[in-house]
Amino acid sequence: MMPAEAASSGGGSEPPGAPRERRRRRGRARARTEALLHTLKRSRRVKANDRERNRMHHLNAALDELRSVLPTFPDDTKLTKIETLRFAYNYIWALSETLRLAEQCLPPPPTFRGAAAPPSPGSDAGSWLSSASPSAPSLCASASAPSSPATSEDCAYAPAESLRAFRGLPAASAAPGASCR
DNA sequence: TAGGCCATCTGGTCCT
DNA sequence: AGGACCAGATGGCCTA
Repeated sequence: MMPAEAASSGGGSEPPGAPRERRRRRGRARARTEALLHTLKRSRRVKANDRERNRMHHLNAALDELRSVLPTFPDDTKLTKIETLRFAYNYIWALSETLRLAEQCLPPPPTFRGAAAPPSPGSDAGSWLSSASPSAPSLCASASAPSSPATSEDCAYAPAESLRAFRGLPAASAAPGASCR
């Protein structure tokens, strides 16, 4: 590559038109550096895009992992991202609530009859997921307090299929309003 | 066809 | 300086 100012050295007597030639060369050099800068920026952008794509793929993989540990629905139904997050939120809430109630109830008193009977299908276990019941949390998430995981406000997701997944939960958690005694 | 969901690109900001 | 993270824009695909 030729240095941009190579021809300008020497001073002395310049032939007529030399300044114009200098300007031309300087312009070409500038165009070259701009093109170089452009390709540099471009390649940085392409690399950044690549990293971003990768990042999102990892995020999606993590989301898939989360889906895989949630109670499954019919195989062909895939929770959307927002549904997965909301469901996970409520699932965790339900599990911790189950744990809490179980700890409350241990050891069971001799006359204990509380959580013995499983919820009748289609009634209790399903109904506590519905937002219609005031004391019943639903599968839809709320960003509010963890102690009240769901309200009807942002209840965007409470698929009927999900009810089945929760039917297996202990009656104590299936009916949050219920206590040990 | 409208609306929802998603992947990708992009520029800005923050962090190391 | 370069990478990670984020949010907005855009276009494609699918479904009611």
